[in-house]
Amino acid sequence: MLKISELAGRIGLSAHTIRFYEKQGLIEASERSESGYRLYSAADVNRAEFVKTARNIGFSLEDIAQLLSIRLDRSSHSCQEVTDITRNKLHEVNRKMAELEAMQKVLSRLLDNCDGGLENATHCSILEVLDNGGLATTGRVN
Amino acid sequence: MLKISELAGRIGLSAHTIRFYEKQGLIEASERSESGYRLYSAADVNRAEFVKTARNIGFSLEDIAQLLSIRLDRSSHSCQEVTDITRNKLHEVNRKMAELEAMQKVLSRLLDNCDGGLENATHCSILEVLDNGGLATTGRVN
DNA sequence: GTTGACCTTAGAGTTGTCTCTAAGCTTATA
DNA sequence: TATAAGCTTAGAGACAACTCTAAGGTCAAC
Repeated sequence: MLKISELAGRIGLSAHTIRFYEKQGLIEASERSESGYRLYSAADVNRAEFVKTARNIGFSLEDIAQLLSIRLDRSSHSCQEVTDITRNKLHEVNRKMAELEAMQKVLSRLLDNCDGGLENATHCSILEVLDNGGLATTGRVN
Repeated sequence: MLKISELAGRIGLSAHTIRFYEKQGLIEASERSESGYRLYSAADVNRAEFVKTARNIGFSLEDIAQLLSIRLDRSSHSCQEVTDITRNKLHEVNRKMAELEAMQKVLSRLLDNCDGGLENATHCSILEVLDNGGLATTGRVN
């Protein structure tokens, strides 16, 4: 049985975070010592590692809670429930990527059109674009 | 002179948000009516539109505060200050994109390896990957 | 003159994921 | 036996960018 900081070191989370995950219902210590210290069994460690892995992949704590409840009783859940969670996450990631890509394009074009020199910003093309409501057909200005 | 909800309608923000931006020092009403209502001049509207445009592009409120202070006195700031802010933002976007791309790859591979059928999750390959610490050389399992 | 839409303020709540603090008990080491 | 490291709890704080509430004043229309 591991104490909390041993578990923390093992899986690469802080003891604080583990207590926080416990409060969120993700991780549990199956025993307590006489003095009240959390004691983690091998199964607890596996569960915590599952959480860490899922977190690394990018699942939210809420997703992970769902995955854990499926994991806890695999036979009464379908494989589809797991793929649904995964697919939703993928869609979310795709959506965010599209947003970021749009930002990337605009920022790159702003930089392309501005030389960024040390002269003063009186004619800075980026400020002009911002003043004019966004990118249209702005030529090189400064 | 526009009242707050007129400005709000004009630029597509809520009156709440405009008051919030004011508290953050981004937007100001250059006058008040006798009864204390905010009144926005054409210059105020331009400034608010600048904020909205920058926000749409993805700049943080803090970035925008900097851009505004440059805009307010262009001649004592260099064009480079503007491109620095823009470049930093672009780097941040690139970093986040890379993170999301990694997540995207993992999630896609998880889905590729799992048929997601209605049978129970006893042998769900996604759960297995999560149990085994992540993607390694997992073959098709379920 | 009353209804209803709009305005004011200060301040609290939301979301997600931690991160830290205070005050006090326990355990290991020298 | 003294000290330091580690553990406990409840609860506050951090971050970004809103979002909403309460309690009340103002204004235009019918």
